[in-house]
Amino acid sequence: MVTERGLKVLRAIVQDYVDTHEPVGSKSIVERHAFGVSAATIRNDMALLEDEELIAAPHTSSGRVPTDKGYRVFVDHLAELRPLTPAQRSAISTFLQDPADLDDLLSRTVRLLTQLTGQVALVQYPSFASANVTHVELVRLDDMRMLVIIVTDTGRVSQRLMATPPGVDEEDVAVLRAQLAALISGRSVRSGSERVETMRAAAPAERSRLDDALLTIAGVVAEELDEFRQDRLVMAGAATLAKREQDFRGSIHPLLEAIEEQVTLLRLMSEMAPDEKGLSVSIGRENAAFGLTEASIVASDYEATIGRARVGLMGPTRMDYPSNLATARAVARYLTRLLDEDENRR
Amino acid sequence: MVTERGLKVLRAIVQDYVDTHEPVGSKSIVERHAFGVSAATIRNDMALLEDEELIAAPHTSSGRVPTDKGYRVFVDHLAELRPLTPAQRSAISTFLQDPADLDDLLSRTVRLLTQLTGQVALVQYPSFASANVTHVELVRLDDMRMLVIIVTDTGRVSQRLMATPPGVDEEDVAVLRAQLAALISGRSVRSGSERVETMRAAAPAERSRLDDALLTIAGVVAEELDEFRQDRLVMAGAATLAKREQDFRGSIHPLLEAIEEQVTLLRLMSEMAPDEKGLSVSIGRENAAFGLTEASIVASDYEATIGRARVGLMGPTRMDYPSNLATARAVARYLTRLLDEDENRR
DNA sequence: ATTGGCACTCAGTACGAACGAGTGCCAAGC
DNA sequence: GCTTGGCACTCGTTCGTACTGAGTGCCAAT
Repeated sequence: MVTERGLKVLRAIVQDYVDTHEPVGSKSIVERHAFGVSAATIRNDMALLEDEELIAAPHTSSGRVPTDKGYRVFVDHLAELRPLTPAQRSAISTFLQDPADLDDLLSRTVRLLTQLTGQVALVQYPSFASANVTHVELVRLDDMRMLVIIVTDTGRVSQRLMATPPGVDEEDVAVLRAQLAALISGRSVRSGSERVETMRAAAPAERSRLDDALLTIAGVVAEELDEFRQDRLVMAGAATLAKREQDFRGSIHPLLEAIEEQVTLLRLMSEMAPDEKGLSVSIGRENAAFGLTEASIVASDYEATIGRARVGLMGPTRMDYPSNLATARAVARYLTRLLDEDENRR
Repeated sequence: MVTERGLKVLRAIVQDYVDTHEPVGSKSIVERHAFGVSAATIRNDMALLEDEELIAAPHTSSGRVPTDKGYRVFVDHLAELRPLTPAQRSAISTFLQDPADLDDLLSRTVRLLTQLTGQVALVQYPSFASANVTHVELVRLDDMRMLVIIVTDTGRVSQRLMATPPGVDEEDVAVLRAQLAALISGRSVRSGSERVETMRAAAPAERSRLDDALLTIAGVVAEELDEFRQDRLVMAGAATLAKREQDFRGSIHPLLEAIEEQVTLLRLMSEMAPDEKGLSVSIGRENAAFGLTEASIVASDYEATIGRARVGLMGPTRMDYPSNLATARAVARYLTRLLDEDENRR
């Protein structure tokens, strides 16, 4: 059974280890923290913590290092968010001032985060699933190629190049455009996608040339709408990893892989379970399913009118959770506020 | 004065060093290469090469390592491209089969290159400056925001969100759209951009409300057209660097920085001077102006109908130039052919 | 010009001793 | 019954020394 003081010892160990990057011993704990007991007592507590697998010794008779489980207990029960300095707060508001659009805002956010924390920063786009399609445009480039453009009320535009269905001329395009508009204009991305599928399923076996073209185009539109529903991620700070390769048992390769893969990190970010304050933390081996065992990710939810998403920080298991969490949360809150204001201004 | 044989010795040193990653000595040279002379003779040649600063000794009595200057002589005079294996050739054609569009093609190319060579791959987009504007579209999202969309005959689409000029309604938009189309439709990106500037310069001081709106929008259009003229870069393979950090004097940080910065690499790629075969190589300290001193870049030009651009590979100074150059060239040629066919098919 | 011989240099390795941070345990103390 | 000082023990780290071997530079002979 770990005592009250035992947990305080765990906290001290985590803090000191993150600080010094060296295994921490009983003596250095009594020196750096005012426990009011002797080193021998701390040693007894540490023996218990070791029984519970909250800390471990790299080798017989050296200091102790928190285990993943130890970090978990630390973030869940022992850590308090470290308040941001005024300088940091003002950096946030300065840096995120007057964004041109969502892309601009999020790309600034990710750079801000990596700059504030020195970690790899991850910013998830809000899902566009509930955005509404305001325009669908069909542009015939030449005999071979045409372009489908979809615009949502959130200002996101996407285009897709496709082969012009045989024999479709400018007049046909106008007709097709109108049909498409009738089908999905004003609908949400989600329901638009469903309507397209329904229409395609209900298509008669006997079809006119134009119907055929419409079906082909609708297929492309459906794919594109589905793409809207997919999440996206922006990242920054990969270069900071190079300075701290020894933090990752010598190889930052898995991290760089994950960063290049994007999809993995996106899934990881999406699947983290937030606490009641919208914060989530995934530590070390908890990420093993995603190919990461030496890295932790902290994330904080933010809310945009079109949906919620996350900002996150990825770093070594031995990261400064209190301040990284605090920074992620502060930035996420600021984002929420900005996006909200933006909504009200319209 | 370096003799004929001296140069062959240099070649042997470069090859062996790239191979073994260890300083190469006179004895190992006579073992691995059929020079028909004794180690002492090679030593004399090596002394001359050292006088010319083509090779250097890491410490007093150890083997020699090529200097940047040595590599330069090697690639300029001593290296022959290493022909690709049939497997590599077939990998290229399989991997680049039936691309959906330019984005798809280039993103596959960059992955192919990194996979073939194990280096960081860089692919430059062809410049869109001479592409022609086929459509310009104006979409009013709501009272606050409107969207400008520009499409070129190369299939590139770009959009830009802007504030709706005060008091502009749907009908106005139709008028403005027609005016814009008259201004730049059918023009090349370059000349379109110029016409917009001329029009803005010639605007009368006394303007109608609609003229005013047109000017504002034209400003955005000009910016966007200028963006078309900017080069872009796609990259892959950053993760491979982690495996070879010792190749870069211990720190891959500058490389990761450059990769994240994009602009630096873009400038570097653009400024390299190609030889008559369209190949260019920049070695070690030759890249110092771009913050890289331990890395080399090899590149090969490719031609798209809309312009020429480059594919490149970035790796340690001690890279396998003959095979990297050969791979870059093969891929560039294949790319040129694909883009050419594509053009003819239209 | 080439070669064999030879002294010399110097990184790398192996070995052992001394060091010291830290533990685990125990008997005494509050 | 927790806490504490004491103490033996462990084990990684550091340091000095000696040895090894790859490789050079130079010279006299061919």
